[in-house]
Amino acid sequence: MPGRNTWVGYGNTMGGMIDIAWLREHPDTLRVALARRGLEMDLDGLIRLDVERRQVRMEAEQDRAEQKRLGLRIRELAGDEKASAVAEASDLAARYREGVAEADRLDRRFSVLWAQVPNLADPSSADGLTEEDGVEIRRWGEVRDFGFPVQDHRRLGSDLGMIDIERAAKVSGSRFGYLMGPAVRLEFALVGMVFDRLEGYGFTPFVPPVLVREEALYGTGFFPDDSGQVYEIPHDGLYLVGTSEVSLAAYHSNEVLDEDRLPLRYAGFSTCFRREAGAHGKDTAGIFRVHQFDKVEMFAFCHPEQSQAEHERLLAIEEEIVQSLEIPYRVVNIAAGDLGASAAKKYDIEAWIPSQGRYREITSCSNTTDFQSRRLRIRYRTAQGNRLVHTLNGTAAAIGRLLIALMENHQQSDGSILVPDALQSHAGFDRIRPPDKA
RNA sequence: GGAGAGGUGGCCGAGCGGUCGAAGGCGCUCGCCUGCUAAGCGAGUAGGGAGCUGAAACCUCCCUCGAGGGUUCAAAUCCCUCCCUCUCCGCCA
Repeated sequence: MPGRNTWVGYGNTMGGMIDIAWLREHPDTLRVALARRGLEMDLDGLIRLDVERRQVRMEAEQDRAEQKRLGLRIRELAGDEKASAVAEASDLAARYREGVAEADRLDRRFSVLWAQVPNLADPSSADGLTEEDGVEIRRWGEVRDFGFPVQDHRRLGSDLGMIDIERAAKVSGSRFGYLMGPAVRLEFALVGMVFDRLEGYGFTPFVPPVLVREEALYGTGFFPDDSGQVYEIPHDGLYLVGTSEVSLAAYHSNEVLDEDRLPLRYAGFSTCFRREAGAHGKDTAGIFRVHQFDKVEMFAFCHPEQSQAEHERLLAIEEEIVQSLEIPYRVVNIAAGDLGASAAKKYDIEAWIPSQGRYREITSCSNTTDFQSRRLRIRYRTAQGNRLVHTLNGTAAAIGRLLIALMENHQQSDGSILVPDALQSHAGFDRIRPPDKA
């Protein structure tokens, strides 16, 4: 077993995003990259701080070297000679301690700032700062001409005995739902179908922990920026993951992987927990935006030169899954300024939601390049030394939103819902009928 | 929850105050040898940071023997706190 995760976080010279050498050598490139994301930072100040912390540490280390040289001679000395040597060594030791303490302080200051710097946006990610700036790159499927008044998933869910929001509010508050009856069978059918497919593509299925330590969240880039979205269990110092991306990425933290075993492809099924802070009044109906949902997530560790291809591959798998469910969708290249901290490039699949008359996000697929692997220290071995891997993640099946898309797109005039072919054998039924008409 | 035992390099495993970043073994790499194979022989083989460099290599220094503190001129070795693993008992989905 590899050693425990010893993420160093604050005070760690590696705790930032991109290679620190980038800051030193290409500050202007970094400045431009930040501007693409609509960010401004005091890079000159950061560079000065970087120079200072290295200088201070170097001087302290020189004291330390001197002290060690002297210490080695001490045991050969005696009497006054020994006493004065001990005194001098003691003095050097004290100076060293002070110097290191100062260097640590500077490192912490540096790292706090550095940890806030997001990944560089890929040149091919869309320009712009907001959700609206995302560029649609293709559409698939035909939006049905229903010919009858469409019901939203909430109405369908309650009519068909699949979703209960009211009682969830009684028990847990807003933004929760009970899935029941056919919805549960559909969930497990989806999970089964998706795992079948993913195993065929070389993914190993996982059920990862959903409670993780702080290190895993810093390592994946959810901390410090998105800490407000994360549920905390203060008593135990643990956090509930918003996606199994967190526990899958951290799975290999502090490890050196064999180059010829790359890429490693994992698929995690887990419940996901999100506080949805700041989303007041947004998507309040039904289970579109809830605090808890289940999801199958793809995750890949790959060679840096392969990550762009891997990204396209993940997207293709996502599309294939949505296509097999016969849900019309479009693919959006997310704007640079709308990317999370960790992503260099991100594609969303948006499914057509008939009741809303628009496309809504049901999957998200990111290339996080070496942002997470640097923080989590995940490398691969080469003849020239160890290099950082690239990591990617993509939604294979976000159950709640997929259920919405399935229910609404496949609803019939009699109030029933047709189950797509691809799901029937897993579900064990081909249509969901209202209880009274069953 | 109670009682014990432990955490050392890719792995196993010694060391228990000073040339120990670490014996020995396994594995791996390179070379030699053996008409194949097996065996044998020799050498090398942890990670990170800083300095040097146009950039590397080399070289020098510092840090890391689960993590963080402490004692000491000096700590893998002594002390404290925490984390983790294992065994037994209890409880339990």
